[in-house]
Order: sequence, then structure tokens, then C-alpha cells
Amino acid sequence: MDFRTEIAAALSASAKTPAAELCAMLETPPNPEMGDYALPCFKLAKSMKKAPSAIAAQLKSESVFPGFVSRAEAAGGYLNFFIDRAVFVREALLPVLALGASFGSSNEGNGRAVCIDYSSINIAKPFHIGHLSSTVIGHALYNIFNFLGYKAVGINHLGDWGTQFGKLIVAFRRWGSKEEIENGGVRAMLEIYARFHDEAEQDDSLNDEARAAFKAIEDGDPDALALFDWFRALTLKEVQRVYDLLGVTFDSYAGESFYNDKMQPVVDELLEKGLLELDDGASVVRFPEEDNMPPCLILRSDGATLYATRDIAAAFYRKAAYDFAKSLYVVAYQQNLHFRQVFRVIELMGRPWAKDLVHVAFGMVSTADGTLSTRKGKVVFLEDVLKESIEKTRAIMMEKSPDLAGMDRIAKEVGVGALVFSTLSAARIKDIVFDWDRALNFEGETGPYCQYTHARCCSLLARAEYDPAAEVDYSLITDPESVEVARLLHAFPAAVKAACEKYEPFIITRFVVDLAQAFNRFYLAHRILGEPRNVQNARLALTACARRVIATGLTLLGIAAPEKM
RNA sequence: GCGCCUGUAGCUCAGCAGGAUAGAGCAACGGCCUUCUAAGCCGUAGGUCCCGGGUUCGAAUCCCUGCAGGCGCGCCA
Repeated sequence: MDFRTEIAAALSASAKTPAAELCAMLETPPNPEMGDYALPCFKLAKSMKKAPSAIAAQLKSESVFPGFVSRAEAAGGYLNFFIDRAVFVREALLPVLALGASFGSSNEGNGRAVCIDYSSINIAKPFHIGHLSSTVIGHALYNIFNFLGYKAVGINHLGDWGTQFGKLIVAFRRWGSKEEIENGGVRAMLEIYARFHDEAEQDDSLNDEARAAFKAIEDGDPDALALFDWFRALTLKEVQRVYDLLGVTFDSYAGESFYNDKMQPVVDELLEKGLLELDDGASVVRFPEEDNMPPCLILRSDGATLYATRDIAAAFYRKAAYDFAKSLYVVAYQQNLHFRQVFRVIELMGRPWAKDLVHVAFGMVSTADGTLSTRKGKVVFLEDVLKESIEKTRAIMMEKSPDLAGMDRIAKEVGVGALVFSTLSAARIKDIVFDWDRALNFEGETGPYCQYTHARCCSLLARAEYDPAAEVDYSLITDPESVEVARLLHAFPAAVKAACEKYEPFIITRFVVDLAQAFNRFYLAHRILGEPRNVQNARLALTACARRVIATGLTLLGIAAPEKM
């Protein structure tokens, strides 16, 4: 039952306005005491040639409202509607009880593919906190799109090409040892890479050597290629530990090197369509005046391809391979111009699906003592942060619940969840200054708080031996705290939809916090266990629904919902 | 210089297809565990919604001008 639609239909005749229009006008009053829905009558003043307050009174007296409207009240220029609380609570809880884990999901995607390019780490470089945003935003969107009936395709667009690999090979041949790299992983690679830069400042011939080494990779020289593959494999093995902790997966690891043989057709087509122009020896695509963008560089003056060339080729490949309905790029906003250019070039090439390419931009991550910089050694490894968070969680658990079974697993779920949750708690465009104390705060609007509330629900349901089949008397949970929980449950599907449409996982994060807060208020205000049978049953049903939706929300965000903690 | 983004409580952020007294959390202070998980709950205090114009019955929200900060602007990715 949709309350809004029915209220709007009831008003339509008296207001002489289409129901759909009235439905869009209906809003939620700022305070529940003012009603559940409100119609502001100001806009009707012109067409009805009356004062808003008079309109509200007239609509009230002339309309016949559905039975679930217990009261309609004109207040100022508003007409407020009060829904029968037992009906409202029942309508809110029934779908959750009936659908369980699929409550909030839908089939609107109809199986269409949505490519999501996220995380996209660089080979032989550290996986640091700067990569956390892309990784967890992308992963959450992956879950959300699947939940709404799409077929998400997770793509880790690896940074596995470029002259830096020539440098690394030279550095390794001069100063590296197989054993050190094997044991030290990316940190050891960074060390010899840094040494290369130091020594190359004195001896420029090293740079020539590096260029030659990279050329050797390109030409398929077996020795160079073997080293390159080795660096790649070692890095992937190392980052896999972090992905395992985060529970993040990918369907494709096709990175930059994958597109090496796929760029020529793009260049050919650009030439053929007369889009390519020579400028200072480089080949560029110029944009129409109204685009107000600098040209997009396609080929360097030495004929080498560039970042944009590769991304255009990648977009073509993904369209052909997956026939996506949308293709998302979860990449920091620094690359705003780059993606505007790439998308526009594809549009100029006559591909209507260019409109389905979306840059899901997010803010910069920095540390208080300066921006992240691999060179300056200020880099904070993601794995270190995750481990620290897990350790802190374990310490808290040792204090609060030392006998809990499965401590290791729970400490991992809570410690990791805290970081994921905090990364997903603000609009993605906001910059983040990484702060250990804030990242490891487990109180207030945090992941552990929501997980704790979930565990609290589980504990109640287990103690009461809750029977989902027991009949529920909804008239027993019409107190303000219960109704507030019900109101949020009712709003969950819309929150998921909004998160998907806006590519904003934080909408779900906030929703889960709100629900957890509402449940905790309910919990503190009302006893559940040991109440009369029918009261206990009704409150347990509410608890079961809250637990279910908190768990679903957390799962969508990529966060575990342990039953005990 | 040009373009994009951000500016709301001491701090971190919601609210911004205009609506009724601007909301949370953290930090501070004061309460609540001999009954359901205190990683919790309640209360107190804290705001020129960056400034100035405009549109509107009504602006934190829309438009314009400024200011401050971030990012970007050809052969890196």
C-alpha cells in the first residue's frame, strides 16, 4: 500500500489538480507530532484563488480520505495527515518479515550489465590509504547495483604499464636480489626504485638504460618480460591479502597492458573521421567551442599512446565485451577533466553510449602532515591501518567480552568494518584528512556502533527464542519509538534506490546509523523480554525487522554484521 | 588567468529537484548498569548556514557578484 498515492487521489477532486502532481507535492513534516504526511497549499493559492490556510481547510472538509488516515488537520498553509499507527507499522513490517534478506532489492536492472572500474592499483607501488576510497566506494556500488537487479562487473584497471617498469628492472639488475624482493614485496621494490631515482640524478645514463629496458618489455624480450611478470605477480599476491580482509573481489584485472594492442583501431578511426589534428607534433582531438575544454592528447610527438588513448580503447572494449547499460569510473576528482575529455571524444566518434559513461568522482585523501607521497615516505600502507584497527578491536573485546567464541573473526569484521564505514560516511566528493584517532573511533556514528546494535538485536532474538511465524498484534507497537523504527524500515528501499541513482553509498551508511539510533532508543525505552506474550512478540518482530535491515544495509556497504561482539 | 569542486556548531558531517522551530556524531559538562550487550541511552551548552545582492508567499537550498580553500589546465597516469 502506498499511503502517498492514495492520499493524493483522495485530494484530487477538491484541489482540482491531478493526483500525480499532488503526490509529488506531499512531504514529510519536520516533526512526527505534526503528522506523517503534509500537503503545503501555497502553490495551490494561485489556481484556487484562495489563501493557503483556507485551501487546507477546504480540502479537509471536501475530501473523503482512505480509512488509514486517522486524522487530517489544517495547520497554517499545510494540511497534515496522520496515518493510523497500527496500519502504518503493519505496512512497514510486513514486507521485511516476508522478504527477509531481499527486502529493499528490486529487479529494475533487469540483468543489464554495469561496469565498475574501481581500486585500480599500480603494480610495484604501495596499496595505501589513498586507495581505500575507490576500493570501498566501488565495492559498495557493485553490491548495490547487483541488489537492484543489475549484473555488476568489477574491474581492477591495473596500472601495469609505463617507463617506471624499465626503471625497476634496471634497479633490480643492479642492486636487487631475488630473495629480498620475494620476501620484502612492494616495500623492497620501492626501496630499489627510490635508489634508482637517487642515483639517476648523478648518472643520467641510467635513464637511458631504463628506457631501453622498458622497450625490451614492449618488444617481448623474454628476460625483461619475465621480470615484469614477476613484479606483477608479487604485487597482486600482496594486495590480495588486503582485498581478502576487505572482502573485495573483481571480475576482471584487465589493466593498462591489456589494452596495448587495442589502441591502434581507435587511432585509425579518429584519423578516418578527421578528428585528429597535429599540434606541435602531437596528435590531439579538439573540442567544439561550447565544450570549453582544452584538446585531448591522443599521441605524443614520438607517436606513443597516452592515458586518454588507453581509456578510450578500454571503454570500447568494455562496451563490446559486456554491452553495459552504464560504465562507472570510481576515480578521484583530480581526473575530472580527463574523463570529460575521454567521454566527449567517444561521443564525437559517434557512439551514443558515451552518455552511459560516468565518472564517479571522490575527494582527496591526505594526512595531516601533508598529502600522500610515495617519494617522501609519508605513505600509510592500507594493510597496516587495517591491522591496527583489528588489533584495537581485539583489545576492546578482551576487555568487554573476553570469553567470546570466534574472537579472531569478529575482531577482523569489526576492525575492518570501522574503516570501511568511516570511508563511506560522507558524500564521496568530500576530501578526507586521514586521522588515526578518528579512523579508530568506535563510538557514535561508526561501523562498530551499527554492528553493536545488530548484535544486540541478535542477542534479544536468541534469548527469546523468537518465532518468526508467531502472529503479531501491530497495535501493541504504536508508541513513538516503535513507530520511528517502522518509519525508517519503510524508507529503506527508497534509500537504496537513491544511493544507486546518485552513486552515493553514504546514503545507505547514514540510513543504517539512523536506524541503529532509532532502535537503540526503542530498546532503552521499552522492555522486550519478560513482557506479556503478545507485547513481547510484537516487539520481537520489530527487533527482527531492525536486525534484518541493519544487516542488509551493512552487507551492501561491504561490512560484516556479526551476531555477537 | 580560465574551468570544475567545496564552504552549515570548536572538530567531522547530514539537510540543498525551495517549505513549518537548521539536525547528528566527536570533543566538554551533568545524569543512567543488583532485569534484555554501557561499543549503549538521556540531558546541558554550542550556529551571522562564508559575505553581499536578486527571484519567491517562503531561501542553508535556486540565480548573480565577491571572498576563502582544494583540484585541474599537451606530450605522466
